[in-house]
Amino acid sequence: MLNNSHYIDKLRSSGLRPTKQRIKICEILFNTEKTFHFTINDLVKKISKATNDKISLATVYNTVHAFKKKGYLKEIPINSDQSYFDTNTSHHHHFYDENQNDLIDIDDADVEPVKINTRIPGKKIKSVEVLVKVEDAE
Amino acid sequence: MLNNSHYIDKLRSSGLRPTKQRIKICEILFNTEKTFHFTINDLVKKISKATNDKISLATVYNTVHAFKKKGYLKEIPINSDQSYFDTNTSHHHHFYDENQNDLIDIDDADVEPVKINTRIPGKKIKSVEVLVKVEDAE
DNA sequence: TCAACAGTTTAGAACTATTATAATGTAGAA
DNA sequence: TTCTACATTATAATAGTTCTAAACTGTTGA
Ligand SMILES: [Mn+2]
Ligand SMILES: [Mn+2]
Ligand SMILES: [Zn+2]
Ligand SMILES: [Zn+2]
Repeated sequence: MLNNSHYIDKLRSSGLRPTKQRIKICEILFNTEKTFHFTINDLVKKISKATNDKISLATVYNTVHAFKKKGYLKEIPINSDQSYFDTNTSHHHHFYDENQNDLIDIDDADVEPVKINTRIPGKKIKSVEVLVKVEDAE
Repeated sequence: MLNNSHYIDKLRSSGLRPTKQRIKICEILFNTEKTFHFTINDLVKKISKATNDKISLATVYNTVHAFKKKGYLKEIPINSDQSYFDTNTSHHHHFYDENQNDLIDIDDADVEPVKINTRIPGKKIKSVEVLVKVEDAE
């Protein structure tokens, strides 16, 4: 993943024009071993560290939403102050550290499959996600 | 629960003065067989249906926060557009209907206990909640 | 090759949920 | 009844997000 051509192909093949703003954001979000969680504000900071060319706030929002729509990002509901996004789009659960305001992935192997023994007629399950809130031990 | 004196006692015993606004909100939130979920906007509508005396928006927010702090309400994270509150303060899980934008309790008996086989050092678990997103079948 | 067009970026305005402010009102104690 | 801390209120302020409309750019196909 050292090369941008990968992102150019990825963007093009999903019907998104590979603009320099989108490629830069791809680099920041996906050029990394580990996946991570971020808010729009986090991403804006990362961008301004990574480049001298400004990307407007509107474009950051536009791009994150476009990537979410294409399935390259997930949105994680934790609180209603800000949206949290996740570069890990696989099915997984989270710890939320209420002291540090920090989201942490739980390896799917570390959670026994969640069994829901009831259904809603006419509805199908889209996702089952566990949120484990933690706080400093006394 | 036909009588306000119950709420007056409840409020007073938790250090909240039993004002007519708080008593009215108690009636709307707790004078019911079934628990339910609501947004601030839902509650404002319920209030204006239930009474001719206006309660200011600031008071609605203040009261909901005060009740949450005292443990009479829970906040449920689903999305970042609005806060959702729950009059069911017991440990339980939810369906979230993405078509109807509707939160539905899952009876705790219908969910196998969620086993998390990993911990975060120095942190203790505060809650473990499952959110099952559903959508219209097919 | 390049004109044309659809898609994209952008600054800034608008919007909306929520919180802060500060003046007025009120419950409860003495 | 008087006093005071607590509560309510209208309104302003804030902050995250979305909208707008003008400028810009990637892509297509003549
Ligand atoms: Mn919150
Ligand atoms: Mn949302
Ligand atoms: Zn994650
Ligand atoms: Zn509930």
